[in-house]
Amino acid sequence: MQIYNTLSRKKETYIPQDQIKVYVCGVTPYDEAHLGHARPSIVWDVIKRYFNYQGYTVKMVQNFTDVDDKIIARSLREKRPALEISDYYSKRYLEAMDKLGVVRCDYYPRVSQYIIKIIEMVKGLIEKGHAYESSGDVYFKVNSFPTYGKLSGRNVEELRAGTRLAVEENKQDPVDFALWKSAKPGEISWSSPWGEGRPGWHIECSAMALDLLGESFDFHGGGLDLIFPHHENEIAQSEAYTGKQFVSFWIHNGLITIDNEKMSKSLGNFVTVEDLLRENTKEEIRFYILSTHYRTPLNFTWEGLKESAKGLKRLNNSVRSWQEEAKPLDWQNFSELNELEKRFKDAMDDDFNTAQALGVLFDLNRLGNQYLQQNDKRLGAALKLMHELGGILGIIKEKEEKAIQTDLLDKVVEILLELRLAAKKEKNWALADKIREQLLEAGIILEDSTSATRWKVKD
RNA sequence: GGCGGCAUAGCCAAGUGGUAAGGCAGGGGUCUGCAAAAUCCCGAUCCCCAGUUCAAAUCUGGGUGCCGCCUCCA
Repeated sequence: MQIYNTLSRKKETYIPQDQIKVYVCGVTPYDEAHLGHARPSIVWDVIKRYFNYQGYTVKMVQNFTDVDDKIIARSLREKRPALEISDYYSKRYLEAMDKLGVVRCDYYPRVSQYIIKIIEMVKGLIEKGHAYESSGDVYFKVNSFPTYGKLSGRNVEELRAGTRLAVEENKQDPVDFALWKSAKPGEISWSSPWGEGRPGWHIECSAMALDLLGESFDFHGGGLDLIFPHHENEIAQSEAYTGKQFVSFWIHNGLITIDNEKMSKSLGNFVTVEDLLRENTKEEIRFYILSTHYRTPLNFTWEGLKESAKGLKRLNNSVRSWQEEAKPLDWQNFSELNELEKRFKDAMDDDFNTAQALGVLFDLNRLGNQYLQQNDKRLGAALKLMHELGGILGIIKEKEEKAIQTDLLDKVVEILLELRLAAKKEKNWALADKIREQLLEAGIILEDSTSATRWKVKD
């Protein structure tokens, strides 16, 4: 399969390993999960499901950066322990992802649990001459790592010339970055060979990835905004430390804008996962996000989400009606369905092109509905295929969700349907229509077909 | 200033050399007592200019516009 690698800025061939190792940058838990977190989570959830579908296992790690400036700032402001805040928002994050149908990762390591390993790594980097201590801080010596800039396409000379780097007198070189920061009064800290302090940003991801996935692994993911400096620095630290290539494929998702503006708190255009879930199902949110290729910037609008939900509804409507007419049947025996499955895989094999894969699902949808109309036995096979492929994307409702439906309601509606059928036989259209209209008002939709009447509770 | 991305029908969105998937909206037909659902048909020459090529939305050069990163960020 072909996967775009930020490192080479082109698609490269990837041959899946039996166990695929993935590290995805997680969140700094200091506030509610938002749309910008939902995209990489959903994308990687789908990637994982797709590999599983192909028979591979995936070992996936996503970190919580639970020691961080923003958390400390909040902790000082609210006079609450930093780890209490990060613990709370970590849980909130996991809950939000659960509600989006994201399968949990294998590990969710936290900085606070990795202090010893981080210190070990920092020590190692100093010993190897890639880092130095300065007044309780430790910095990575960028000029000791010749290929610095290879991921982000940056040039150290130009970075140095740039005036935007904060001038810190402790640094030997303005491009150097902190591995360890000495503690300021009141901040959370740990003791280290360099005194009380805490890890700098970047080092935690290296330490945790190295520990859980080894010195080299397949994929490292995250938002495009992390390429520089975060991922660039991760490469420098890790490769300087191990002497081996850290990651084979760097995979970055495009960012989300809202009404064409960057999502940010100061602009007040922040959409949280909770906001989304208030009006939409998880399937609708996933479908919306997956309708755009993961590397393309996604401009979120509520109208767009609503529109796309209509498309998804067709898929789920079909599945519902197919289920009433057919039992699942292996699709492997039918060439038309094999063809569709192949097209789906081709799309996914080409840099996880979910947008194209969705197009295949709509073709399957049409085919299945034709089977339905023609009473074709292949309907059951189409149903099964739809479940399998839709299941990779997580957009097909697993079971009929009729939360408010009960046996009692079933019986009552059946009685009304019988009465209506009788009315129809007498060509008493007025009564038949009245029953239908009033049920609709009550939230029950009737759909007549030539043979029978289907009914469902309005979404 | 440096690095990078994007620009395809009314809207959303695939498509990296051979004459444009799919979805939403819209129009028409079939089915139906009607409605709904479903199904069939109808719509773009791909921001502009110049080049390369038998052939370009797809490659090259130059523009224009929007956006991101370079400071925290998924």
